[in-house]
Amino acid sequence: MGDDIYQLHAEMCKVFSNPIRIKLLNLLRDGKEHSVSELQKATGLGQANLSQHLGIMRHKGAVLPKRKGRQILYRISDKKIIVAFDIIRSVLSKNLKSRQRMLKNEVL
Amino acid sequence: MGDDIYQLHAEMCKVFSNPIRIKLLNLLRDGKEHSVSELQKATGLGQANLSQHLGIMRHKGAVLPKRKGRQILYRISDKKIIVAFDIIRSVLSKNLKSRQRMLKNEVL
DNA sequence: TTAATATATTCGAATATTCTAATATATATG
DNA sequence: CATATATATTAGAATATTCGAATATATTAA
Repeated sequence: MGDDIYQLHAEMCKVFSNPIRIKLLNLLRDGKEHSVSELQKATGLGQANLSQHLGIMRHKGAVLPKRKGRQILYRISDKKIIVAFDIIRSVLSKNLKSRQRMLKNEVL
Repeated sequence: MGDDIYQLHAEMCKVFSNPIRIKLLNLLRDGKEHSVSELQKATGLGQANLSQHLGIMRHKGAVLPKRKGRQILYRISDKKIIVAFDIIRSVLSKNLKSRQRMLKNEVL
């Protein structure tokens, strides 16, 4: 079957399925370029681990690298990524609120 | 740190990070109710496996179940989920196209 | 109540993801 | 060229996800 597109779609979404990468996208959401060392300071991650997460996002095409001297600057490849990011966040927060309401009602 | 929100956001996105669940969301995208057995026919999945994937989506609040006799009907909990779904798909397809162009240019 | 049907849950093996430590590469500086 | 700096890659252990088989639960029909 033509299930390749489901696989590809899922692979792209894996970029968003890890809290460190969510945090990185949040740092990159201004659309500007940020160096790896800057991101390292902001996240407190180990060098290798940060580089691996950036690599995952880069391989999936979610971020774009650009060399500047010995630094590599990263930016988000497409602003739509942030739009989707924010929509999921809003679904999440709506869910959390309705769960809190349910909890309250069960206790009463 | 207030990193809980990154964890929650990532957990919600995990719903989208598996090709079977992407396929299921695609079947549910009409917003209507679909029984488990209907989804089973449409996907060809084993009963347990399908139920597990529906359980993952249900626990995260991405789909809502409703009993009707001995069937359980599922529907998407929030239309925004499909909006985000489609945005990611469009980012993906843009990426694929630009990669194909790059491949072509390297060969020439 | 017993049997049949529809769905969910549990268990354990197979596979995938993540992390840390070590090593490699590319650029700049003396 | 030799050294320092910034980033990337590799290897392997720890953890998480996925699947199929078996079992459990809820509803309906006989």
